[in-house]
Amino acid sequence: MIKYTNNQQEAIDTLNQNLQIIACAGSGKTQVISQRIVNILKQDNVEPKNIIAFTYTEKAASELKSRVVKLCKEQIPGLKGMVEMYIGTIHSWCLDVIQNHIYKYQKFSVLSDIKLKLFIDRYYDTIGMKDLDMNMYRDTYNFVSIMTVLRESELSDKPIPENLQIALKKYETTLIKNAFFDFTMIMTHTLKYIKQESNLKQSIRSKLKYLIVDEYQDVNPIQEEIINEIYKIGCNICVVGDDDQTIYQWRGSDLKYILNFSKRYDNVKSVKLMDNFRSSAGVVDIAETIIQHNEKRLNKQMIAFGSQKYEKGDILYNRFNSTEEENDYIVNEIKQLRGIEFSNKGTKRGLDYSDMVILLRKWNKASDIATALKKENIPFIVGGVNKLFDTDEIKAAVNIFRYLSKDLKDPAILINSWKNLSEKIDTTKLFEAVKNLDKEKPEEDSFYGEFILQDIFWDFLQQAGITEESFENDEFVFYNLGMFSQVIDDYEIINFTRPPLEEIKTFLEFIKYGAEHHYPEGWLNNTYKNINAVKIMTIFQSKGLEFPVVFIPYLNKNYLPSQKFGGKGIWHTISRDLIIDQERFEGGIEDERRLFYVAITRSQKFLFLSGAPTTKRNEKKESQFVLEFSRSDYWFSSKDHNFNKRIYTEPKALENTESIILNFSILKNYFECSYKFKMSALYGFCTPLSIRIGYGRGIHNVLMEIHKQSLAGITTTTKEIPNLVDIHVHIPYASKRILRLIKRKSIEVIKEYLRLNEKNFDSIEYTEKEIQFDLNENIIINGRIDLIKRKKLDGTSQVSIIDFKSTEDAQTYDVSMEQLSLYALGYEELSGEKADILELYNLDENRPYKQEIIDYEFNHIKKQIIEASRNIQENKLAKTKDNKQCWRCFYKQLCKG
DNA sequence: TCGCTTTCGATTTTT
DNA sequence: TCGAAAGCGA
Repeated sequence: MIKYTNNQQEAIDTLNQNLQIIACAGSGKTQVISQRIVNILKQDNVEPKNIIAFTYTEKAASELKSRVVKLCKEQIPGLKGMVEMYIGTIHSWCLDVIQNHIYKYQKFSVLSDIKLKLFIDRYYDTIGMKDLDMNMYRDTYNFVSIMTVLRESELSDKPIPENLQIALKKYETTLIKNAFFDFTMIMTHTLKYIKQESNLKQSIRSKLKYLIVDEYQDVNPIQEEIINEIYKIGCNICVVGDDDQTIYQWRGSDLKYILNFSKRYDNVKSVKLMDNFRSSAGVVDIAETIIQHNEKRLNKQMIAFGSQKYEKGDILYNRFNSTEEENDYIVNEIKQLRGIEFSNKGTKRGLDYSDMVILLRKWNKASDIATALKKENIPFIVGGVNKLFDTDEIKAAVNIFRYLSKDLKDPAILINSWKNLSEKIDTTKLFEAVKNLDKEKPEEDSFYGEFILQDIFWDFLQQAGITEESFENDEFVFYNLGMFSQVIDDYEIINFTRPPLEEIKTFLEFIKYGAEHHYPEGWLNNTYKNINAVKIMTIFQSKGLEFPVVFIPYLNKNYLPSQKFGGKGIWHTISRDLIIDQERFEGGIEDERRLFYVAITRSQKFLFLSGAPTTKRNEKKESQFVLEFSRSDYWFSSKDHNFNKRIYTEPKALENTESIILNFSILKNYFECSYKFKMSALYGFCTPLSIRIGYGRGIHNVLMEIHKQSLAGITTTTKEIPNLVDIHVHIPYASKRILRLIKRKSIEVIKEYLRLNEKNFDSIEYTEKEIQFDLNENIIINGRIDLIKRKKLDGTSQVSIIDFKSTEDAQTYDVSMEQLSLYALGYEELSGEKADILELYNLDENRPYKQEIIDYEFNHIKKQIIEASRNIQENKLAKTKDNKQCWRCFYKQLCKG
């Protein structure tokens, strides 16, 4: 059992009063929140579903979730229904509740930023950009920022210019017409329904009792409004944050919410957690010395608890003559530090590569240090360097489409660009693939449905005989081709219905002007595997993390603190005085200082600060922060400091204790074929879109509404079905004729379903129910059951789990019943009861396709899951042999297993 | 140190 | 394209 400090205990025990926790870096904040949640659950009349916790990122959410699950298992054994406690981001909560309560939003999907950009450019004429006199392609990101700022900020009472109002209106209408949300709309639309009397509001009122908001310092006005509405409906509120760690002001984070929380909420108890359990006294002192230069902050002081001992030489600052010298120094220190004994929470081990991080203010510094590390064979991981389009394989892939568009006329160039990638590529086959391309060249009057970029890409690879094995000497090539498949998918989701000639032309333009700096190299997305390597990341990404060894290099003026940037910004188009607290978007020295503070406080013990004049004209002078931390006595300069006096032992990387969260669809994919899983989930190959896409999901959503209404006591009549189909069946790429056919078919299927099943509707227990269970091995499985029925049979009741399936749905997959019995485990976790029957219901034939009695002796399915997650983590994903599924698997084109 | 001209470089990122 | 930093002359 962990011992808590008095302040921590006070926070944990304050359950029924509103609570503000000011938690400094390393104060054990996550542990405190988790324990407080467990204590809430220990009370009578509180169930997991009464609790809602917001985090800033999905990653933080899964950390908090697994911590809570772990503590609950220890302290409240037998507790059921954990899945019904919401822990996640505000965005995904909003999306979840709006889709589950306002049924028309079921068909909506959320546009990622690159897809949003594509969408805006595609509808440039009607989406409002023209009204603001902004240029297609060039100003798109600024347009997005303007739309975001105007909807997520507090507006002043200055009238909004008419063209802006028109733009805003057009922008949202165009998105809604196409069943898309942007990230802001998820929140604004949900907020609308929370404010008015709706079944969404009722559900919050009857369900939620405790609201917890983590990283409260980074909340923006629209998010605060949502939080406040939930609170007003009748929730206890607890906010946790640190004003010194606000670093997202350029996204609208507003410090004032945490600074005056107790003025805006009633009966607030404020607790400060000032003990830092993470870092040595030296690190804490440097951080404190820096942050005290900020004026806008709460009066407080972080105290080193002494979990780490400061030793002379742990913290160094050196200034070099050139960046090369500086990088060489970092490389050398990494080598020296590897193997130094490091003790933490009672365990001792030798430091290894993964204990070290190099923190950057800007990405443009990453490639230099990466080169230096590569030279000395030090393993490292970088994210965020978007150089996909510089690679030869992607240039070759783009050539396919340049050739099709007649932009590239000479087939020899195309062939050579592929041939040069690997000796293993067969030239004869390449010729065939190119010959086939000639047949695909679009004509003036061809129909969009005949010309699908993704199909062309797959066909080319298949005909040229390209598989992973073609690049055995360079495994990254195939990863990058997978990433290119995603580029095509992003583009085509938005531009599928363009006429072929136009589609290929704008695709090439997208690659040239839009996509270039947007896609990382594919192998960086291989996230399941935990590699022992030095990490290179931005300070922003390091938020919430900790490392025994932290490097903060390049401490120059105009780098950290960063210079303000010129160029055309959003304030050229909209007036500054439209927005309250506009200045915070521009950022200043205090924001940069907070960033530096966050960077320093990532360190547990070793902290290496350095700088050197660079070749850039404005990065030659030392950062002002050097002067600021120089008041601390805990550092000195020494370029050749050696660690001879330290104890060296065997380097041992920290074991990854993070739970992995897998969902049913990922697992189903894996069980079908582990190589298919690798191709889709890790390499990122996307299957081609089709004209009929959306049918399965549409039917599914109609049924969901019918079932939900039935649960609420409302009967759906046959007459209402056409209307329901109109609302839910969204087939974005279908022509009018095909759409009519699909809708007619849908109505038929659903009428028949209703006729056959209506009499059993009173036995529905749940519909679209989230489930979850964990296997005690740091693996959490989650998913969603379509329908659960409970029938009374001669005094006993029988529970069936039903999964809907449509053979016409292109996205469908075949799984064995045994694997579906995963659902039964989830149901048991949810309700504490065992389910009896498992049913696959075929919607096209309108009959149960398979039914089985659930066998609870399935230890072996548990074993399969554990094995699966191990293999996924270790990247052991081989092609399966003699797989019955192969003949129908789309991926076999690039597999040939 | 001021004021003008020239030169340089153009974040950060989650949902 | 444009703002800020550096350079320069007084």
